[in-house]
Amino acid sequence: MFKLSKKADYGLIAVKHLAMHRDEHACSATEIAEEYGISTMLMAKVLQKLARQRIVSAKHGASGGYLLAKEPSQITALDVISAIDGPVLITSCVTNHGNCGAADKCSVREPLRRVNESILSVLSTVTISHMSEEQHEPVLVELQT
Amino acid sequence: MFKLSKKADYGLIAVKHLAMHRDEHACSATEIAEEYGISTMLMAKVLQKLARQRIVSAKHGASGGYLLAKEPSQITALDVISAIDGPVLITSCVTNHGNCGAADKCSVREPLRRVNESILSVLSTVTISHMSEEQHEPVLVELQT
DNA sequence: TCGCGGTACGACCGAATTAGTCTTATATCT
DNA sequence: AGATATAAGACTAATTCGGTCGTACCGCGA
Repeated sequence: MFKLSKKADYGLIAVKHLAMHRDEHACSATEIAEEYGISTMLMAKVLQKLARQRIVSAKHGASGGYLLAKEPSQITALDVISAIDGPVLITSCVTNHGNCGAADKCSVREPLRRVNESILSVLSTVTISHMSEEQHEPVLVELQT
Repeated sequence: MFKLSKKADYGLIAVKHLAMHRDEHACSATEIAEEYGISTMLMAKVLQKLARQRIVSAKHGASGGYLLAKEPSQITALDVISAIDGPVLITSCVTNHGNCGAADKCSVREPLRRVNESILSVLSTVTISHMSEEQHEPVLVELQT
């Protein structure tokens, strides 16, 4: 009911970890998983999804692991979340090929679509470097009511 | 993965329906359910939850039904959603009595809490009357990065 | 060149959550 | 009294999600 999936959570943790160890070494899934007490297998799967979306890049072989593929300021929370969970849609009928039976009757679709847009813009405003900084300047997000 | 529950969806539909028929008559669960092709039983349960939170008021007996308990401009999307699904928390560890094992290690908790705040403020900015209007003036929402 | 430490990926299972139903009780209008 | 509503909780079905496993592949270093 409106929660981030744990996998997306782990993804954010992993990306932030990589951001903090940028320019040091490639971090293996095992290394990250152990640091935060998460199953290695699961963390590996999360990182694989991030790699497929080119958010991180993988290095095979001994002393391999993952590295950020972009600057931390170029990676948004939305990037990470949608890489792992697919597109962010607050309702199932927002999509075009919506199978929401009562599509034409459903009077809340349009307003909810706008709420969805606002949430997307919140999520894409927050970058990994924002999440690492300590000071937090407020930003204004435009909301179409 | 970040979706509104169907029940919350139905709740918004119901509340908007009541707003449109304000000052006409009390709408029964059956009436609303049939109009949008939803099971009567389910719609009834949703309306019961809304009644318990004093968002709508119930009238028993023949020709009874539900009425809005407040002005449409005083009911926010957040009110409706949290009446049905409970408090909106994008992560499970945002809560105080958080059982998130690695609480102290979890480096993303604080930033996510701020994202959560922003989403709450988006949801509480949108009212039922907003959802019924046609014109959509943008509103600015402050986002703590 | 072989083995170890790593990623890649899909199939799979069990647990948890969510959607929806049924039943019984209670209120109120006609 | 009887018809029509809501109230509420127990129950079941369906779906999603978290997590595991097995197997294949890659590449560095001894």
